[in-house]
Amino acid sequence: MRQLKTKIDVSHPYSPRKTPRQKRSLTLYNNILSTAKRLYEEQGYAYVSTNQIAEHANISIGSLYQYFANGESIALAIYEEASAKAALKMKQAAIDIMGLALEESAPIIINNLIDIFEADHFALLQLIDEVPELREASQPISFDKLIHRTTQTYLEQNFPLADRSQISCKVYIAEKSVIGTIRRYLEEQNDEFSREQIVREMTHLVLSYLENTA
Amino acid sequence: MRQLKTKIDVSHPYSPRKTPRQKRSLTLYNNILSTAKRLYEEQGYAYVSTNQIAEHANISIGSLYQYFANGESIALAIYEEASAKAALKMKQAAIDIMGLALEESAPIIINNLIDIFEADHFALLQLIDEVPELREASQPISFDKLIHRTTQTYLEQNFPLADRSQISCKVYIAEKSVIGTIRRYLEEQNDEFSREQIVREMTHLVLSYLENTA
DNA sequence: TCGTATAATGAGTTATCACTCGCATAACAC
DNA sequence: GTGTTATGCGAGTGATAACTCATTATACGA
Repeated sequence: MRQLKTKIDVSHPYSPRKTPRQKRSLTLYNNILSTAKRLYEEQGYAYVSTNQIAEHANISIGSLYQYFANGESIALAIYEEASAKAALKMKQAAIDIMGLALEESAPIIINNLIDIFEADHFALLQLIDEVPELREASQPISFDKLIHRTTQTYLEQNFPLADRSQISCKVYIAEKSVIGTIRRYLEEQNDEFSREQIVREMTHLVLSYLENTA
Repeated sequence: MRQLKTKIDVSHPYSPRKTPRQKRSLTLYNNILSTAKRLYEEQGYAYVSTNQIAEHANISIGSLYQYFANGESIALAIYEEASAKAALKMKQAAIDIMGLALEESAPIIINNLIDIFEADHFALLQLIDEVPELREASQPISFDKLIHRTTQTYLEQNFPLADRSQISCKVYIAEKSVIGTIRRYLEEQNDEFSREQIVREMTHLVLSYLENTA
């Protein structure tokens, strides 16, 4: 059995001590993040200590605490970085599909989502489940929320006549279905079905659901 | 920041030391499980120590280790119990819908799934994400697998002429969509949409997807 | 009533955790 | 070069974790 982390109250839980100003310190900072991410991925967040991160990154434990107030803020930084990258890709995709019909845009969006989640599966999907503190702290930057807003806007434009609140519920269902499926698909490394097949079927799912109403 | 659990290798990781033989020991055993579950739920698995469980259950730490080889086996026991209960309900539901058409059976099954997950949301949905070791250990008793087999059988009977491998993929998509949506719906305690609305829409989603093919 | 199997105890051991702080080193501005 | 600021270090502190084991208490069959 592992030993276990104990809550300690800190006045400014997530504010970094210092911000890197010189090149070497930025290197160190990124070194911490990438090492931590690798270790979290390999062993699970709950098993990785700050001492261990410092050791594997070949830096001193004191240096680590110069840039991170505590262990959670490392996890938060990893999540924020991945989230920002994902948001950027998502916004680009939203622009790309403007004006396209749902039949065309759906597979593009689905493919895009798979790409995004696949690129940083761990940070975007797993980390948030493994770090209870992250759930609260990550609310404002949640990638999910961005997806929701984007989808909502798109569908309101494509089905302008339908009832608002009904659309809202349908968006909710379609969105959770797609993301939930992608999530599990990536998580279990399913090799029974090809990616193309999954995209095709998910497109079909969403289209038959939405068209059947509008 | 909390202190953190450290891996310690144990020869027989999940075998209990003793099985309760007298009434009082069974009480104690259940006391441990229910206390642990409550604490895990309140604080998150990673923050709950075995010492703390013993303290809150008003028993000695030594007693705890008479029935559980280590902390993980407590989590496993909680999961197993919830999983068994869920499986029972699911099997009953499978019998109830035998012979019914998909239009009628879909809402019943969906309602049933919500009931099951709602009744023991923490043990069935969260615990497994918070305890990395559980993922492996729980494979054989996975509730998901049972759902999959049940659904697969049902749909093969209802669409006997369709291509097997295509059915298989459709089952996969429909199933992940439904479970993924229920999961998030329960997780975020959504109060924007009523349960009835969600059930209705999810039924619609599944039906329009599957009928559109058969 | 007594002997034995079962159950319950909790102080103690060893290990590791998160995090600090005084000091050494390197970069930079002039 | 020199003073200043930023960076990096790591032994050390105090807390707490997992888990043991010698001991005591309880239940139960005869």
